[in-house]
Amino acid sequence: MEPVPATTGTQAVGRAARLLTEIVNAPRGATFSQLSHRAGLAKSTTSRLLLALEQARLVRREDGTFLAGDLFDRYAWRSGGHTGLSRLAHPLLERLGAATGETVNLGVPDPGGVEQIAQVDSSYLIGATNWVGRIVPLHASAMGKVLLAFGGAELPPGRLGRCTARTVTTREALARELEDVRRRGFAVTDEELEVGLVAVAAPVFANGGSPIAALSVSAPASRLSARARTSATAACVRSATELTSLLRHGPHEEGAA
Amino acid sequence: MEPVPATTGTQAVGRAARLLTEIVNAPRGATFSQLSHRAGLAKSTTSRLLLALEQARLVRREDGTFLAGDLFDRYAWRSGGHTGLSRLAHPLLERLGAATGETVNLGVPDPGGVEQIAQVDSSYLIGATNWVGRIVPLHASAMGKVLLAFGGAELPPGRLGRCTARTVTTREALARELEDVRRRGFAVTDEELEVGLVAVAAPVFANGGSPIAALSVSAPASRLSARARTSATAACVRSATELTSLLRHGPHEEGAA
DNA sequence: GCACAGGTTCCATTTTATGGAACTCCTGTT
DNA sequence: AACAGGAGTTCCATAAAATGGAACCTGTGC
Repeated sequence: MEPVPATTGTQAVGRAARLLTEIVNAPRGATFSQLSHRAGLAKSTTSRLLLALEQARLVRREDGTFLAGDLFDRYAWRSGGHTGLSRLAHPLLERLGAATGETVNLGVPDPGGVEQIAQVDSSYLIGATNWVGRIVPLHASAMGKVLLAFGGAELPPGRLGRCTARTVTTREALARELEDVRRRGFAVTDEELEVGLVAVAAPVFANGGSPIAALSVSAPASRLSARARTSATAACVRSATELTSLLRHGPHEEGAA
Repeated sequence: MEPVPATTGTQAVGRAARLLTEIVNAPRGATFSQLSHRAGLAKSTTSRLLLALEQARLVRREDGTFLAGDLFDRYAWRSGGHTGLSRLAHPLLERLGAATGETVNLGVPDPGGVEQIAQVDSSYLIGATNWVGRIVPLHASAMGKVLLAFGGAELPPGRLGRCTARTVTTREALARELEDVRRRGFAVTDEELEVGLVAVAAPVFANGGSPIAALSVSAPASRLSARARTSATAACVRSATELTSLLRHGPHEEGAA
């Protein structure tokens, strides 16, 4: 069936790739038995390979059917959707900006940090400059923490650079904080990235378990009272949730007419 | 480093997945040495695994750097981009429709056939009904042939169903025709799907070597003189090329201001 | 309560992946 | 022009990882 008997020494990988392809190409996923049968593999082998793919997040299992995993979603919303994502999110960011009056950013994971892909400026004179295109460190930004906490990014090995006196620079302290982030559903940085800058961020999911982007509201520390921070946080989380459901179910316009 | 030593019996798959993840997550690709180093694998192993991934089209090699393969693009433009793709393509389809006066369709591969995801209707009273959502057979449609020819779809095993007297129903004849399609860059169906219906189609590429979609112009045979068919074909190919470059380089609007 | 389909785990077997070294192909250097 | 060096591929004996059959779960329908 395969004209090329594949390079020798990679049988398992070839088989796994076959399964993966089958899964991704099936618009609504594939079941264990279909896969096992189509690939002509023993149940045990299929099971093992799928498990491996699942652990690698290349595949996601949703009550019995296998679907493309996080990695695909991330790629989708980064490449094809880069523009797509920011475009889709734009009205939402605007609304969040209007509601809080502060700077709103949307960022996606990038090895090295969080890349800012969209921004709505603060309505005050004092606010953030344009950050679109910039890459901010994972451990010192609210966005980065949120992505780390929910598995949307991985901390590269090496020292955690100090940005300000408050930057978290030990992996232990960071791990503890990420635990909190997971529990609360959002992250905060309080003058950890830049003196005088505070920010909150919440995760945006596409389909799978790990976020493809983060949404943040940032402001000068001087302007954010505890009260204002609370409301900005709530608004940010709400908007992120909205964006998530927008990505999941699509914009509710243009029917198939 | 890995808390879970992975399920036993899948070392190679795990390693390959690691490489793949590394590649996909790097926005501008990764080099052999980076990969080999980051994954901590011997050169030989890295080489073999990457070759396997490449053959599986999970990865694409472009002068020295490895990028996400076709499978990712297809997923991207199907899921996130489903709407994105048709939206992006819309003005182009309109233009093609206006230029030819005939029905224009955009379709993506689906196991089982080509799914129609967008349509611009003919300006004549006699024309195609709405096909959006329909799935047409690969071997009997111009779109299907184009996808098959360039590797954007794979013919499922089994008999090739006959739709009309002219349907190509042997794999040999089809293979010969696909050879032509590859050479010319477009495909034609002449009353092979439905009596009285002729269509031409051209491939749309995202990044890699195989198409993610096909663009077609179809019309009643009675209306398409040889001359009209030629010009419709040229227009279709031109539009498909345009769409390809749109996908590659993005819409040239909204700079990073 | 039983039988069965759909999956997972176990384990002895052997096929398949492994990595060091040798080799090839380029590119830049003196 | 010859050469050093980096980047990647191929070879091969070895060792280890993948394999599949059977046993074993687990939830469902009858």
